[in-house]
Amino acid sequence: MIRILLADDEHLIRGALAALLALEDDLEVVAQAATGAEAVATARAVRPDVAVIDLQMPDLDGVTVAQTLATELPTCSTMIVTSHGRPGHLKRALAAGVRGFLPKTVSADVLATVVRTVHSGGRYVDPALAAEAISAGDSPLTPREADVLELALEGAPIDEIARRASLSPGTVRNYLSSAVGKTAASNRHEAARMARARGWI
Amino acid sequence: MIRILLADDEHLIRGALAALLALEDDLEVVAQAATGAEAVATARAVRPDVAVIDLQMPDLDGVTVAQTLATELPTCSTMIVTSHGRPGHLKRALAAGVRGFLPKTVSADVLATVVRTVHSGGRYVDPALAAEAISAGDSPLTPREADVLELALEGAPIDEIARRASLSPGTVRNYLSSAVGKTAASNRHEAARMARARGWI
DNA sequence: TCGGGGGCATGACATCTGTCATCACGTTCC
DNA sequence: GGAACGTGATGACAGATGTCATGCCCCCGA
Repeated sequence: MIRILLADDEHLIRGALAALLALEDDLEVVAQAATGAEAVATARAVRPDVAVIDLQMPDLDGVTVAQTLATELPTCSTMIVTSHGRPGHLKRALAAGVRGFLPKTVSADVLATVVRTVHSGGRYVDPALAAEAISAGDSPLTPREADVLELALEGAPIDEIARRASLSPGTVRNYLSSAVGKTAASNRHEAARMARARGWI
Repeated sequence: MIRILLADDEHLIRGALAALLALEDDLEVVAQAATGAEAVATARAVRPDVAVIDLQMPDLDGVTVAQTLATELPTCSTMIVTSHGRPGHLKRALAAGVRGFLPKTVSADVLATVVRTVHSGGRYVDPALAAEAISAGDSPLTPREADVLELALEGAPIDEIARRASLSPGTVRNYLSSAVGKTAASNRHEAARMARARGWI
């Protein structure tokens, strides 16, 4: 019997997934959590075999949770399910020691299969997401460029970005100009959107 | 027995919801759809009592589907479930004749209850979403301003917006300037983000 | 029928942004 | 030691953008 921890902030989805997994004879949902922090705390208490974590949760990111679990509970395999599969998340997740990564568009069969796969030491990444991640390539942005571009995401004017980054406006413009060049965008706002879509920020 | 049509592009969620609803004695999921178009077509064929539609789907918006169903199948009550409950969606949905509107954070019990409520002619809107919608207020944007602002969402330069809207660049700037004033933003990008957050576009 | 409001456009002006050249400093690696 | 690179800054310039005034047309409600 594989003991599963299920974490998803959407009550409906969480309950539904639990109902679905309960249909499998060899799977058992032993605990549920609605937030990242709760997931970590619960995992410590129940020590599940597999943790199925939603990527987006109110407090802690799914990847952060995975990271914590990987160090604290090495016997527990973590897998991530997500609605919006951005390439950057996949990369971060794998780096955090996640063993399975799938979008919520897969069928219940696949989910159950992957649970078994990661429990037996295997890995599984959704082929479509893997292809996307590979085609997106590595980030050409320097750390500082990424920082500044991230601050530009909300559409703030350069002066505010400069204040928030504790840089001179001129320097901010330089970084942004460089980032715009690297993303082939026509302005920083578009560049920020593209960089985010590719998982670079 | 209440006959239900379930539409959600995420296979996992759809299957899970179906499993969950199947646990209720008086509910029966008679059809499922993965896209908006499919939902409409399927609804025509099976004529369900209640349609449970996800708001975001690849092709047709959940609200659009609801609109179609309301005119074509007046006996079928439509309700919408969604992950990201933006106020604007709720308003549009109610205008489209939707009878129930809830976020996926509710429990399965609530979902089943609401299905019964809308089937018996009632209405149900998640209290939290309703409060948000009221506090967001009505959109101060003219239809044209909203159009242009929507095109500005992706960060495109004004010339491209003008081309896509078949307007002169000067006119686009006027609309955007007006919209920026109404949203108290410092530029069109921020204005677009704010308008979206408030459900105005 | 008249006024007001929205849609659409133009022109003028000030400011913001994007781009480029150039400099200085520190780290890393050969 | 020097090359390569990232970080941080300044100044100059062109083009994009935001703002405002003004005008025209059309439709709707008083």
